[in-house]
Amino acid sequence: MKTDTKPGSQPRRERRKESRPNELVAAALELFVERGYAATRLEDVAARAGVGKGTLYLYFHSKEELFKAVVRGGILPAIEKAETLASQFPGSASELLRAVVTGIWGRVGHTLLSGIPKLVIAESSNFPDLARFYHQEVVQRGLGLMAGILKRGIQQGEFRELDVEPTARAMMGPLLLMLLWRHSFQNLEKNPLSAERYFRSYLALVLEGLRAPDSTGTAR
Amino acid sequence: MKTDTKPGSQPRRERRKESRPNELVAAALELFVERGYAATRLEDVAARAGVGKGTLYLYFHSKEELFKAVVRGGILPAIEKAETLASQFPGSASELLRAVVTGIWGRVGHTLLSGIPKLVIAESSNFPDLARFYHQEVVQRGLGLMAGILKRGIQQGEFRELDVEPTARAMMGPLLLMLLWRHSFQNLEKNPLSAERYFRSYLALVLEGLRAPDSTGTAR
Amino acid sequence: MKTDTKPGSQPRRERRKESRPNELVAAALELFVERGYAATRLEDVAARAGVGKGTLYLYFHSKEELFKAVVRGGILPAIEKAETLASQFPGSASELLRAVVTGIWGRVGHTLLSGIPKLVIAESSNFPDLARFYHQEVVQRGLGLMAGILKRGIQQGEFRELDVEPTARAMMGPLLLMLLWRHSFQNLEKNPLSAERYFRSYLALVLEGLRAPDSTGTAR
Amino acid sequence: MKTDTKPGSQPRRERRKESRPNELVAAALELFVERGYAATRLEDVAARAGVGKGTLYLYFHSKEELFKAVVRGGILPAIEKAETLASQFPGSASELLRAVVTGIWGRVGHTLLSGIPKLVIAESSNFPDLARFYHQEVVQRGLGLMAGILKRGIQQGEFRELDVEPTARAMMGPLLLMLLWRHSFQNLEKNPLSAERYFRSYLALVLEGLRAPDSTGTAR
DNA sequence: GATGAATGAGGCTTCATTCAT
DNA sequence: CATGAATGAAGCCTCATTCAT
Repeated sequence: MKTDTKPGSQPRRERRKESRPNELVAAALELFVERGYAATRLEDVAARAGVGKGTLYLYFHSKEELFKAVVRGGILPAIEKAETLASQFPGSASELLRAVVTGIWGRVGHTLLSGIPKLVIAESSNFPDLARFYHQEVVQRGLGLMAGILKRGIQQGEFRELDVEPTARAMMGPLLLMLLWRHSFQNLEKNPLSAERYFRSYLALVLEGLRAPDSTGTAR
Repeated sequence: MKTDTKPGSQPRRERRKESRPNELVAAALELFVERGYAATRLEDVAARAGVGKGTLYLYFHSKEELFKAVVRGGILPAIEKAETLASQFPGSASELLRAVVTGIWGRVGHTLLSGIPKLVIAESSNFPDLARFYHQEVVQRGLGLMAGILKRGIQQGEFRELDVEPTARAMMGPLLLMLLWRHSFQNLEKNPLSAERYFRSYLALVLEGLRAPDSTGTAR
Repeated sequence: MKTDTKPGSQPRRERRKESRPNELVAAALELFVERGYAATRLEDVAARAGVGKGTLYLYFHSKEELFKAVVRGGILPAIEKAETLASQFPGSASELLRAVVTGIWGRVGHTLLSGIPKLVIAESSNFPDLARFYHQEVVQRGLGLMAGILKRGIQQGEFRELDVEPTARAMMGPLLLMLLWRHSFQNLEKNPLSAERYFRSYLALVLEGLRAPDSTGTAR
Repeated sequence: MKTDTKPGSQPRRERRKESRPNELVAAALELFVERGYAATRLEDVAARAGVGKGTLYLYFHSKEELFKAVVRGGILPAIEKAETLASQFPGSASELLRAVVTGIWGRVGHTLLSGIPKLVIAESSNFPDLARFYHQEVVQRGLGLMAGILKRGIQQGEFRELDVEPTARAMMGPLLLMLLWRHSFQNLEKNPLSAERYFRSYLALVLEGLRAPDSTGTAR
């Protein structure tokens, strides 16, 4: 349907082993996110990447491996970026939280990578090792990042004393919801809620909810 | 293989016919939630329900229809219950929120119904009409319910002025997260976070975040 | 090409689980012998048995399993028959040898079973466990049978003293050759050598070659 | 990956081009004999010969052609040698037979060429022209050779009167069996029968079986 | 010449669906 | 009503063959 890359740009057998895997993973990401693992036909992936069916197998031994490459490859950089940002951030915990949320959204929200959580959630019991990987490398690290922000805020008297772990997880909820929403209900709404407005309310709610009793409100 | 029905014994169990569809839907729910739509074999559903493969087709014309029945049938009652609860609730908005959250969790959290959101999220683009149904009948109503609570709280001076729609949605995030978590990562953790602790933190965070500046804190 | 069994004999869904496997194995034997393992398409096997492609998988989990069933099922009865015959045979060793050779040929030579050795020889290294099975259950027992005849003949002073094991094996050679010949070169000859004439010469050669120096010739 | 040819070193090994086809045929022989025609991948053949996959096609237009080259090329020299030997042999027919058997075994038995009969037997109906070629050029000539020995022995009063054609064929059986055995069951036996012992028994059996009644036994 | 990336026909296998019993 | 044997469309994967470099 959207078959090949504009013909005429490259002479078809130009860019060899270099970029091929990336192109294939990108095409696969599109389709996996749209249709799910099982409903995605490898032939379509190949077609969308502008190659033949067999070419896929030069780079990935099976559909499962391709799927794992899609999941594994996508999210880690964003997490790492956020961790770096957090570790070097100069401002207050509130400002850091705001920066992280906006940063993640800017980096992931508009790309197809935002669909990966949906994939992992859907296929976690069919690919247990993938679930384990994702849990460790993305979920846990993401929660750790959030918990770090909370601890920092508490230490600095900016946030109230609170139960860090479950609070961090709860704070992740709305972010995940945003990602999932895009891929499941976005197009069903006539007046979609803008991300900006959503995050503003989210931050207001959360920062107000976290604020230490005597601290001057930064929220809103 | 898994049930009884040795033909020739007694005509016991003739009350079955009534509940057959329900038993099938229940069996299907289990498997759909565990494996996803595509990876679930109808033969397994039938076996788990203790009937033959063909019997399924006496009640559902296709796999798709069975799937829709699973999704459609499961959640509505819980929503309706919550709506009734909310409309008749005597106490404060905060107390109502707490009651609704705990109520929903008690009604859905421990059953397989908690897996339905995962199904809908995963298959929304493969079954657009199902997504539309779910969006209207569950998501929108759930959000409406939440928005109603917020409005009530604001009107009563209990909650601060806030942007209702996005706040309602954000408040749904952690609840959804809880449901999805159970089915994707629960068994990967050595010390799972208890639901109780999680909801306590959630309510603390949110109620504090919602509280009108001059109102006396109900949170915690 | 030779698709279905004369339609009209049975109402197509009559003879259930009973005979199906046998029919399938029979059809598979035909094609495996003719084309070899790899060149045989399961679809053709199914067609020749007059069933659909998927039906095969109700009885055999894979092509390999079907192949093994073909090999395993075919020959054993003939061996057992021959062993029984030998153990109860009243006459001289020479007469027994003649009886066994003619008996085996009559039982196997005219059926497709004669093609099984060709299959085993060709695929022995691709299916090592099958080769092992065949070696033990057919080859060794066949050689043992032959060796038994030789020992009996020696004991009775009918055959000369000789090295039993290699002689038994050598005596098998012409019999195997006959089987293989049928399936490889038979149709290439204008005046095919009749089996009868072949075996007459074989027996003459061998019985004469075995005869004890002082014994009166039974050969010819 | 398996060879040398670091480009840029020296122009050594330029003598290759001559022998390339031979090396390819040799590599193909190994694999065809071990796995059979269909299960042999051309890529493996190329790798074993130390060349790229495409190089094969510079010398052989197709897998089939390579296969035919393997079969055609291998056996003829041995047959010719044997024919020459026979035509010039000075001694008795018995001695000639002994010489031919030992000679063939020495020339073929220890090389991979011994696997060619297995290939031809397995693929004869998939490659009818190859079967025809082999039948004419190897089988018939081999039988002719054997028949010639028999006739010579009969004429000289060394062998008894007998039906030459079927006897010649029968005498080939044990020789073929030896070849096939090596490639199918050899490695399954704990105490393999030595070729020497086998041929000794074979010759004893056959020479005794052929001997003219009044002739003094040469066998054993 | 030599290479190996690319291709797509072809075959094995699964499973939703049908239907005779 | 209930069953499960039968079916064949569909998808994953292999590998002989091609061809640009």
